Amino acid sequence: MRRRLDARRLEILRAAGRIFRQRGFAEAGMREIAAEADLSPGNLYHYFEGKHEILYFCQDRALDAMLAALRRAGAAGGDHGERLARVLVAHASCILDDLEGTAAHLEVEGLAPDLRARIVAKRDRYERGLRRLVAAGIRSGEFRACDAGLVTRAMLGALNWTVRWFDPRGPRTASEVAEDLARYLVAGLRRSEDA
Amino acid sequence: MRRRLDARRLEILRAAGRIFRQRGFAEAGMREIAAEADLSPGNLYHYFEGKHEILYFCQDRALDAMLAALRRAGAAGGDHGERLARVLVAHASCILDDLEGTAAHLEVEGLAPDLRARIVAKRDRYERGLRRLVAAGIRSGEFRACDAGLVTRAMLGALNWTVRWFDPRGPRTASEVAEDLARYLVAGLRRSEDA
DNA sequence: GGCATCATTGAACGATGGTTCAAACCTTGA
DNA sequence: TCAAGGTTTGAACCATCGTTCAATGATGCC
Repeated sequence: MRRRLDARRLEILRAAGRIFRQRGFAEAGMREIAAEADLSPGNLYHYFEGKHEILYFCQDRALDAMLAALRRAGAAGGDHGERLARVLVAHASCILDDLEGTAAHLEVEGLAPDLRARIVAKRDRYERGLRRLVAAGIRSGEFRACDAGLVTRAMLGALNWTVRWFDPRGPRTASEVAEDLARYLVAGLRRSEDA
Repeated sequence: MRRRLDARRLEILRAAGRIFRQRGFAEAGMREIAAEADLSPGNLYHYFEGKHEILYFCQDRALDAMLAALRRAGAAGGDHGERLARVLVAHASCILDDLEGTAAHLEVEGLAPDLRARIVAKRDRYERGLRRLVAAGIRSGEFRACDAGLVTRAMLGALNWTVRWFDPRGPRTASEVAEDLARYLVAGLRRSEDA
């Protein structure tokens, strides 16, 4: 039964993501991941080749979700600012709601060269998509002239940094934070401001 | 001779910072740090109690530099926007120029509870200083109304994220990047824009 | 010059981490 | 019911890591 195996694999990835998120990749132990996923340490190797492969699939899954969100949010209507804001909100939600797999996508260093190359390529594709949106806004005159690459990376930094301080049990929900953040980040680009 | 000992300690901290930066705290080995600092592994323990203490002093040194930059840049003249921009540039320069010790100030998790408490307290003091500047700008009407804490953390994220992508051998110098970044981050706060 | 203090070394220790493996367990289909 | 193949286990292996330590080398003071 293929379904059962894939479902179990996903459970393990989510468990591993939770551990990676709170301990970091290097500090997380296979025994710890196994305990979180309710199986024995040795059994992990029935589902994955090793720790590096678990991290790889965590990151791959997270990037797929983000790329999908990028396509979805970018395709909908509105001016460049509105489209960009939707993408940023989607990105933040990906990280904050779906806490599990996503946080690990920051730790590219832990991968073997071949796996890392694939992740980096996919990540670059995502960043390029975002930058294109910024560049289009600049070209159209809606955004003020500036270095699109730099601004894109600044946005990504502000968004990814949220995993360091956001507390799901705090006073504000993830969506509120995501929307406020997006509003601020887009405002830095707009020529004139609107209420 | 006290001078000689302190100088050697600083050399070791800078070497350790370089290693932490490229490998991360958990991945960095004492043997590796020793090699980078040109001494034997065992000799490290003549200068520091252990790995956790090395990380502690790296972070402490970085935070001291940033707090000093905050005081200096905040005290000089100009409106809130200009003062804030100067602080942000100083922060980025601290990270990008002084590459060595600074990148490690992101890895608070690697510290023992007592040392971590001291670092976190100092880091919070820094963040509070920045937030006060943002809040003052909002109160004065120079910045638009928004959540000062959120915006402050967004700025810190954008700045700290630079260690992931900035390449000193790239086409742009650290100061250029720092200034562009600061301009964008402050623009998101200003009510109206100026040339 | 000789002594005391500091600096330095490299090998060794204990712990921990990722990984392997042979054996047991469970499920399934005939 | 029985065999077969997929699952699961927990102990053991091996490498590595932070750390210790006894011994050696350098340095400064009288």
